[in-house]
Amino acid sequence: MNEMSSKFKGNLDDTDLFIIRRLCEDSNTSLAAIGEELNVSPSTIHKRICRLKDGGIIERFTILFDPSILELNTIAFVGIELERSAMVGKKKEEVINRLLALREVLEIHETLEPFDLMLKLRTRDVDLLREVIGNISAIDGVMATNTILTTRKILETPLKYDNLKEV
Amino acid sequence: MNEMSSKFKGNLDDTDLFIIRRLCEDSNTSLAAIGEELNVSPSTIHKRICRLKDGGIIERFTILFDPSILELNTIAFVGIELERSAMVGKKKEEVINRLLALREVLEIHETLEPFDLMLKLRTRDVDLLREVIGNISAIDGVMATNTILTTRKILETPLKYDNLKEV
DNA sequence: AGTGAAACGTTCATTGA
DNA sequence: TCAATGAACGTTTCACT
Repeated sequence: MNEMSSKFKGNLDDTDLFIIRRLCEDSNTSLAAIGEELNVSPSTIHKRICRLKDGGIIERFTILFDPSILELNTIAFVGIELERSAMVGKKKEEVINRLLALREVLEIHETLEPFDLMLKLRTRDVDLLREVIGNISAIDGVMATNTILTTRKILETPLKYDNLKEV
Repeated sequence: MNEMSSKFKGNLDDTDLFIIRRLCEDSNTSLAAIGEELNVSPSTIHKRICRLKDGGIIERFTILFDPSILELNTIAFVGIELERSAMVGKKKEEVINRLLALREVLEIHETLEPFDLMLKLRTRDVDLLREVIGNISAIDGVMATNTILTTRKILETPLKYDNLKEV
């Protein structure tokens, strides 16, 4: 993102990666416990974590909760074709801003084909999904929408951190 | 998922929802600070959180980190058409198990059309993407794959918790 | 990067509503 | 049954080495 974080990225060593992995698994792990695994003192872990936070590598401490409590159990992917005039520049940014403002829109990606944008949506039910898609269709610059409705979620994970170093 | 958690779900009150929201924003918020906002004691918050964990509502405490450190910057959606014989039953489960085993596969959803399954993948680059899609195509029961390659990520969030009650 | 001490947070047995 | 209290214990933080 910013210059600092990208400069930082190259400098992540195995200790940093181990700390990140450990905190992903359980962010309540104490500094002492992490330090023990790495044979360093808690204060070293503490300083590393501060650096990772300041550098934007660790965004925040959070929890994972059962998404069904939100009662947003309908997931759909929506491909959007834009009008010619909205394929670049300010009009495109306006379309994107309108999409960003929608609570139901969880992901927005640019793609090349067969759509111009690909969205992921979560709504309470198909009726509300239809309504949201109606609103999206009405956005100036949107030519067509193409909905792929999902019927069963088998796997949905934001990131797999298997690639983070073991020690 | 299990009986206990679904029984629990109906019983979430505003206090629970507020706690979940607060922990989503910052899971290092102290019990005392949350309690102050709700005018209850830290031990009450503590017990609530224990209950939420036991009931499976809170899955775990974790961190969000910058995904670019994994160097998995290529995102693609892949629609899969299954062979007739793999549309139901054991063969379908086998296909799904093979997909679940792939590190690059972050999401798997059943859909009705135009595909049978919809995947979300993350790989280091397009060459590796091609390789993974090759492996997927080779799975017994997979008839065809249809890749939507993304070129820019604009928004990617697992869940928006705007719906969780304020107090 | 480590030490040690003070500040702070969590946990739990007990008590009361 | 549920919440508060308060003390014991563990964790974080930071100035100093």
